[in-house]
Amino acid sequence: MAHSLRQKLADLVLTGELRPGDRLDEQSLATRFGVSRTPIREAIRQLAASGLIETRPRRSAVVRSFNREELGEAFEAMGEIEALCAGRAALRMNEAERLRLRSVIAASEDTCARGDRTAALELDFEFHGLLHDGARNWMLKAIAEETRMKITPYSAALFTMEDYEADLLQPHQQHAAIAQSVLDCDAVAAGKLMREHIAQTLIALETFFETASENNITSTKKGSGG
Amino acid sequence: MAHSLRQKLADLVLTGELRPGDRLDEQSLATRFGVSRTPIREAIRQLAASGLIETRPRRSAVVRSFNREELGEAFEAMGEIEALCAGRAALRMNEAERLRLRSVIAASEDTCARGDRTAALELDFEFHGLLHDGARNWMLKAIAEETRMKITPYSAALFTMEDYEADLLQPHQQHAAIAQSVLDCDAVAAGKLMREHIAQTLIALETFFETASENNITSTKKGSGG
DNA sequence: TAAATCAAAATTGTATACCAAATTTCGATT
DNA sequence: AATCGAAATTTGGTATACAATTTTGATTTA
Repeated sequence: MAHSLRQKLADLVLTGELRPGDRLDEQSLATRFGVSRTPIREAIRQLAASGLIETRPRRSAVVRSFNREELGEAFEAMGEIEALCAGRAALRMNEAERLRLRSVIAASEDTCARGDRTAALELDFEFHGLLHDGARNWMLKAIAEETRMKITPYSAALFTMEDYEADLLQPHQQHAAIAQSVLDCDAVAAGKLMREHIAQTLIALETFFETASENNITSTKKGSGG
Repeated sequence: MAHSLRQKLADLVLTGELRPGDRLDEQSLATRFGVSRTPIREAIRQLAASGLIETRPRRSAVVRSFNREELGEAFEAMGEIEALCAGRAALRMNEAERLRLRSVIAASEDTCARGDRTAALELDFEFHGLLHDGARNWMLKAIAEETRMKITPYSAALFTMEDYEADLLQPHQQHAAIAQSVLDCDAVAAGKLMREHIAQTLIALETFFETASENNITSTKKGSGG
C-alpha cells in the first residue's frame, strides 16, 4: 500500500505498459483500480501537472510524447541539471554516501558483465539518485527527478528492449568515470563528464529509434507535430 | 476569462492574498468561484504537483512555506537555472528578442526612477521571461518558470511591501548588466551575472524577513520545523 | 490562569448518479 | 478509398451522501 493511486498511474507509464501517445481512459482505469472516476481524474491532473501526461479539453489524457526536437531539448536540460547535481555532490557528499557510490558502481560492473538489463536499469536510477541526494539541495533534487521521470518512457527503452543490442558497458564506464571524479571531489570534472554522459545517452536513444522507425519517435500513427 | 480555475487559485497565492502556511478550504473556494468542490480539488492537486501548495492526507491544502534553509537551497537552484537560461539566451536570442530586451530595460529604468513598485515587479517578470524564451529550450523554460513561481510568494514581498524601503535601483542595474552581456553574446558573463543577481536577491530577502520577524520567515504562528 | 480532555462541528476523500458538450467510432454513401 | 453523418462514448462538471479524520470549542482539572 505504499503506492498512492497517483503512483500506480505513473507506474503504468514508467514501466512501459502505457507508451507515449497512449490514451488514459478514466472509466477503464477506475474499474481496473477498483475506485470511482473521481480519484482517477484527480490523479490524472496531478500527473499532467508534473508533465508525464498531457491533457486537452474534452480529450482523453495521453502519455506525453516528444518529437526529436523536444527530446533533444529535454536531454540538454537534463544534462545541465544532472551536471549541477554531480558537481555539487562532488563537493558535498559525506563518507557514507561515497562508500555507497563505490558499491553501486561495483554492483553495476557485475550486472553489466552478466548482461542483466533489468538490474542495470535499477542501478542506473540508484546511481543518479545518489548524486541527487549528495547535492544537498532539495529543489535541485526535485527538478532532477522530475526531469528524469519525464524522459523515462523513452530512455528505459535502451535497457528493456530485448531486440536492441545496446552496449551496457559504455554507460557503466561513464558512470564509473563520473563516480571517480565525485570521489576525488573534482566538481568540474564530474559536471563535465555527466554532461557528456547524458549527451551520449541521447545519441544512443536516437540511434535506437532511428533503427526502430523511419522518422517517427513515438509508436503512434500520427506523430505529434512540433 | 483567459484564467483557468487553476490559474485563479494560483493567483490567490502569487498575489499574496494567501500567504505561506495559509489553508485552502475547498468549500469556501468552491463558493467563492461559483463552482463545485470537484474542480477546486482538481486545481488544488495540480498546484500541489507543481509545488506551490502542499497537501497531506485528510488535511487542508496549505500554501507551501520554506524555512530559511529551504529558501536558500531554492535560490541556489534558481540561480543556476536562471544562469543557464541567460547563458543560452546570450547565444541564441534573435534580433527581435534583443530589441525587446533593450526596451524592457529602458522601461525598467523609467519605472525605477518613478518608484512604481507594481510596474517594476511586472517588468522583472518580463525580463526573466524573455531570457527563458531566448534560451530556446522548452524544458529549461518550464523548469525556470516553475521554480520562479514557487519562490514568488516570498520574492514578491520585496516589491510590494510598502513599509520596506527596498532599493529598486540595485536589481535594475543588475538586470541592465545581464542584458548587456546577453546583447554582447557573452554567455559566460551573462550566466555569472545572473547567478550573482539571484544570490543578491536572496540576501535582500533574508534582510527583509530578518527585519520583519525574529527567526521565523513565515507569518504563521508555528514555524514549520526544518 | 494554564493545561488537559472530550464531545461537537467541520472537512476531506470517495462513491454515485446525472447531464451537457464534445469527441470518437462506425456504418452508409459517394 | 475517401467523405459524411448519426450514434455511442467520453470528458467535465453538478449535486448529494457518508465514513474517517481533523479541528474547534467548551468543560474540567491541576
